[in-house]
Amino acid sequence: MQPQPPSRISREAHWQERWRSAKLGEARRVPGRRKFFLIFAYPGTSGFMHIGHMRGYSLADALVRYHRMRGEVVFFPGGAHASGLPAVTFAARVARRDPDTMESLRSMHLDDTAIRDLEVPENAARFLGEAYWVTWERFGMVMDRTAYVTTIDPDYQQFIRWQFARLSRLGYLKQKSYFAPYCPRSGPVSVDPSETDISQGGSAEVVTYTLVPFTLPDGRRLLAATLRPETVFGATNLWVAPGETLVEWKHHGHVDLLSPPALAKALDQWGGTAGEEIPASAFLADQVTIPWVPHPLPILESRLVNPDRGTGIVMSVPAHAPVDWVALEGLSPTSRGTIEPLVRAVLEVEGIPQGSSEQELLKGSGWPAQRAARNLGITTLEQSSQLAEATERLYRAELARGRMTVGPFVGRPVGEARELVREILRQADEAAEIREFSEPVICRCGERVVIRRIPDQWFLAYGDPQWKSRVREHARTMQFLPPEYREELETILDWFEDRPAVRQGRWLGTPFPLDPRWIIEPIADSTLYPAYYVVRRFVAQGRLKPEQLTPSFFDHVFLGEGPGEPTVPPELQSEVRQEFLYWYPLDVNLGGKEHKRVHFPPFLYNHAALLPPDLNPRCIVINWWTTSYTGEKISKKDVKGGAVPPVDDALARWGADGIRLYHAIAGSLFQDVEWDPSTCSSASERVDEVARILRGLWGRGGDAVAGMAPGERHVDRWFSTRISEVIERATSHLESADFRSAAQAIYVDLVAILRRYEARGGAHAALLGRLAHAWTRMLVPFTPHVAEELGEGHFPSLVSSESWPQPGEFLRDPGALREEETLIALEEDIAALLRTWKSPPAEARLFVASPWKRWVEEIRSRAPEGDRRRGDIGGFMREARQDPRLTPYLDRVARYLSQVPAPTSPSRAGPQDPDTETALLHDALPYFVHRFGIPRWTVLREEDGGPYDPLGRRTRAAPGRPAIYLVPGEDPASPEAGGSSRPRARSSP
RNA sequence: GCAGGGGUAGCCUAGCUUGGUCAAAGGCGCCAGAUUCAGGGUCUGGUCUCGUAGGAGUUCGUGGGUUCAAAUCCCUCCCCCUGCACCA
Repeated sequence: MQPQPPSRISREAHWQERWRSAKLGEARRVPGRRKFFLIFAYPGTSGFMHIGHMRGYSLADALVRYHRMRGEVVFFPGGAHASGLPAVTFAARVARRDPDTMESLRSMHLDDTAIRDLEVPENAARFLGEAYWVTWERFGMVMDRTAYVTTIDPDYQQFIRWQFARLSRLGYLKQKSYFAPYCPRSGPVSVDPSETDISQGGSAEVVTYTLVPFTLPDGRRLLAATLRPETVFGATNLWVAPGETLVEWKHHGHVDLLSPPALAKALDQWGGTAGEEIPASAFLADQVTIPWVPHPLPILESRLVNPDRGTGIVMSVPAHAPVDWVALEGLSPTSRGTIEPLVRAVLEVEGIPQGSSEQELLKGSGWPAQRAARNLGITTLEQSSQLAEATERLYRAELARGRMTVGPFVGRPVGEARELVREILRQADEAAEIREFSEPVICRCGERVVIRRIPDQWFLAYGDPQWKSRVREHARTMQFLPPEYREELETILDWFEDRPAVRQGRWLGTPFPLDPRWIIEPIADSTLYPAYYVVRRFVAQGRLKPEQLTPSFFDHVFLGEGPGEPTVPPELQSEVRQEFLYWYPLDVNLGGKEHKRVHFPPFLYNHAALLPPDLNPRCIVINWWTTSYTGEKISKKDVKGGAVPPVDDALARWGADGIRLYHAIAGSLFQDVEWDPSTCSSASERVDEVARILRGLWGRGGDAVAGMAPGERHVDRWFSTRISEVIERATSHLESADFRSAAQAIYVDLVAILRRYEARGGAHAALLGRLAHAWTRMLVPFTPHVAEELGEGHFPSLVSSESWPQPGEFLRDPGALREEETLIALEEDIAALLRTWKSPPAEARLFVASPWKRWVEEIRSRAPEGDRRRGDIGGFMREARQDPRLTPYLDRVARYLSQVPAPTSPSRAGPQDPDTETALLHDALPYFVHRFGIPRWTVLREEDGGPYDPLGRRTRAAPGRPAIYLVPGEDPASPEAGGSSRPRARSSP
């Protein structure tokens, strides 16, 4: 095999260049024409792309290409989301010459100076954005380069300033306190798995403890920290660590006691001052009280208490906390004797399913915690992992199925009671909670990161009921793919709350217009941006300067408010306005499933808040991921580890077309697909195969455009009908973003149909030519390069700008379809028979059913579906007796009805009369000879075939389903001629 | 826990909204045949079990139910994946 002279990559690059020079991607407003405006959620600038990313992108391109061919005017812009930490992280990797990053950069032929540039986050972001664009183009995407923007471009930031000023004016920004990670030395930090700011603890979570105050006789309070404040009603005592020191925390008019590490947290989060340090043992003789518990509580020591966790003071609820129960059992008999009578359960769990793990956990008698500990075999505090498990499982069961049995919230579910208790505590004292990390978090500078309260944090008021209901109202008018997202969005909105809009620290983004010390948070600056793509084109053309994009400019352009910006010529300003009104509303926003909760809701909120309802988006399409075999989203690791090839290798091996088709065909868009190189290979081969077939079709005088003349063979009419159906199906699947089915129709079904047509001896040149013409065009959405290659010379210009085929371009004949179906069914029957034959038969005889059987089927087809299938023989016989035509056959009718089931649907009934059926079979005989290797075929009428049918098979004949008699090879027992009636039969050659 | 999705033949995946044409599409793998010196590629057929007559039996996570009829509708349980927030 010689390598193809120009490589796949260079052939594809050729067409990419042609599309560029033809400005195919450039949005051009055509008043009066329908438009299609699609964006995908632009990627964050975190690193290089791999083929997994291309799934959503290339399918977006397929959708856009389809709409372009439908004659719609298309706007398909793209950009890069440079805000936030990713570019900072990338730049940091460059700065420390991270080997993987360096390898990628070197493979792009960057010299040292260029690499040094990338140590600046802004440069890194722009560089990566450009790299994304190049990748998109290499995958055959045709987008509007003149609208390309990154979120750190000055003009984009002008737009964001306007957006936030406007939100503020509308009252959708508000200030309240917020708890954020903070390094005492370096300032605000971000705790996330990429560990950009921190050196340890990226996966730490924030744990919120409720502080339950227990009052000492002198009025000071011991603050117990708990995750389950609703169990306070069952508290029996407090625990402190042996030898622990407590320290006074003076705040809000209280003097409270907690451990020194807890004091630090308390001061960070709530302020106040530190007081005296006192050994915890000093309180062991005291008792504390709390209104919710009807008796005073003693203070005891236990090793279970860790002074670093919570407040270093624990409220003991032996009935519901396995740890407390075990600690109680380990007490001295005296202490135990005072505590045990105080133990009580405060909730009960109901409706435990049979055989569940909950039932297993709680079987037996005693307090719930006692049972959990016993069932897991726990006797001492040393069994810490079992204790943790018991605790987790019990807590989960009680939260899920528990109801309060004690206290003011009797009958309430545990979760509700918990919130109510918290709320009461908050009412009494603002500082009713304390937050800490689930594991230590260490800043890059080495300092331990704490949680600090920011009293004046700006929020986007997504919890605002009116705003939320506007979003809901609009969402009802939208289309969602998959449709389930509509319902999911409802529940997401239920808990969607105010969200921090800005933050401080070293990240990229737009300074907050109301207070430039803050930077707008990355999710917040990427919500209304499709609107900005429209304006960006004017900036890119040099017709608008960033500094002209003032709030009054945007007020005018987006909202038609006010005279606009004085430094912009009024004609230009109104042109921008018209352009905006032409493209808006957005038709499709396509994004990965990770955006369901993060991007799409704010996207809808901001549109709802800032634009009139008729300019709100119309459709959201969500694509799932390509995962690696581990089930994870493909990551750099997979590329590095060889599980997924780098983009260059992939393009060389499979071609952009092959990979695009793979993405379409490997699985539904709405499901994760495991990356599988062999499936990708087969997709790529499928592209080659279709190309080979189409070259052949074009070569056979494919440009002939003659219509179908009447009187063609029925296979021709069948073929034409099937092509028409494929076009129809592909079209409707593309409309509903069912790319898999569309691709299957175009690349699989059509091939199979053509194969059958050719096997059946079909060779209608004009029809094949028209197929070539239509099929080539249908290749554009998924495999645009090969479409162009095949269409070159056959279309006036680019195939990409041709129109999408119409089903009406191909004559349809349902009768021909039905007839061919009967042949296919017959083939299946014969194949089933042959499976049991050891040596091939010498001859096959086919018996076409007698006319009266067609009349019987008429009766059956009138019956309701259920009766027809079940075979209401008595009823059918009654009707048959009414039909004079059937009178001579009544005895055989009964046998037929019981022996031969009705066709499963009327459309399967086959040709309407025996002559047509006979002709049909004759037409297929050459094909059958070839297909089955049986040399001799005979078609007979049921009523004529007696002597030819020693086994009496012919009574099984039904309309559209000839009876079959196979003549054994060795024994030519067939009576050659000589029957009483001369059969109207003919042998095949 | 809450929310969403899912469990289909050796594997990956369609079908499930609108029950019957479903022993269940397509792909991969495997088997046989054709082409070929051979391999690869391509093409054809096969690939749950039994069966020399188009048939029968048993299948679509588990167990029930509805129905003349269930992969498809209802209920139960088991298991898996994802998200739960400032992280793009």
